[in-house]
Amino acid sequence: MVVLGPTASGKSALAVRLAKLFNGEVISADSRQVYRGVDLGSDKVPHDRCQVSGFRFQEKDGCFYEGVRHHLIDVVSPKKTFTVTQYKKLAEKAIRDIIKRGKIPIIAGGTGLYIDTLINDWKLPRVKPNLKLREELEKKSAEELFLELKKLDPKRAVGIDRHNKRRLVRAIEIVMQTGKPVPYLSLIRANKRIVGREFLKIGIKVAPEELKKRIKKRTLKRLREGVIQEMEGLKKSGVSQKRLNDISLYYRWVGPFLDGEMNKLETLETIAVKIGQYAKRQMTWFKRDKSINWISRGSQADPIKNKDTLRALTVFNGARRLVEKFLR
RNA sequence: GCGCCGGUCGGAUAGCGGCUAUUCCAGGAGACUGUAAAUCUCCCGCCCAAUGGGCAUCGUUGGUUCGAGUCCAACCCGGCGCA
Repeated sequence: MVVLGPTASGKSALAVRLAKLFNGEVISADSRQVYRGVDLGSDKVPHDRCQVSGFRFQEKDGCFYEGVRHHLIDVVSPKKTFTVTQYKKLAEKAIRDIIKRGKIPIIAGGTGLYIDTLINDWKLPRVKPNLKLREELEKKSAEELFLELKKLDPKRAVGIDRHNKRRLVRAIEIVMQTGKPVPYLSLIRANKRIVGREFLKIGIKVAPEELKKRIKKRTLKRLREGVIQEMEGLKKSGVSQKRLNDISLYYRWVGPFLDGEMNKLETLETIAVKIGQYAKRQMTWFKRDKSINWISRGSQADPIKNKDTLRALTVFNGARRLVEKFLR
């Protein structure tokens, strides 16, 4: 099962609910919750007992929240960069393990790229990030990069966004390392290796105004719980401010407040706005996927109890059938 | 009451008398091939027979001028100073 939706839509709660209902375990699909110590900063579920092995990018037991095991949380230090490919590898492993134990894997998260890469088994080019090369290329203008790519890999240059330096750099990085053009990705392919069966995708949809309200409320909560202190702690442990800014919108937008440029209210509002914009980008990604079963959430806290959503019933009947198939 | 400064898009801001009124934020739509809470694109006064075209608009009213957001006058509103 896959539970997705914008931030603050209630994915985590639903995932736990489903896990209890169907004897499942949760696999987080969140690019920020993988970092140790970034708890409030990534709106991580309050987890106790996180068992992390000594290996980088390896986890043993996962984390527990309300007695449900969660995977792909706290798997790496925030000092390290973590990427989709690493995510895919670890998540695949977790899924296999869960199934082996006769349980249901429930993928829950808001990072659309991670979810799609995992469940469609996208074969991304096996070229590791080359930080030095990237730093060099970053110095050039988008136009220069585009011309360079055009020379190295004319085919890739055709469809690429010529203003997007990050993509241009990556494309150049691939050709330079493989000497071959960037392979064309066949987009829709079921992941036979992991499961070889269908995924039930459940999306939580929240009315824009309602979502904004929820985000603001949660932002206030995080500030009160001490995101700032959490950030300062990470800084003391050696994570650079630049890195922290990149990891969490909370960390980034608390800066002007600490510098005395913003008061508390302005800070709260700014962060809520930035997270709201992020939520919209998430929805832009999800909207393309027509196979998602959307359930809309009203103001009720628990979508399962929301008898208003006939849709939900259909979806959950589907879920039940899927579970039965798994158990057979 | 007097003096000074100012009034330009939802907010902030630029705008030597001339060509398409600038930029930032907010808002909307979208892209996404190992950084994805990232990165990038387009729209954002009104209307239409919409790869284009029409009509507005810079507090208000008048004036100067071939031509005014820009100059002048009066008035309205806001800020500061003096009473």
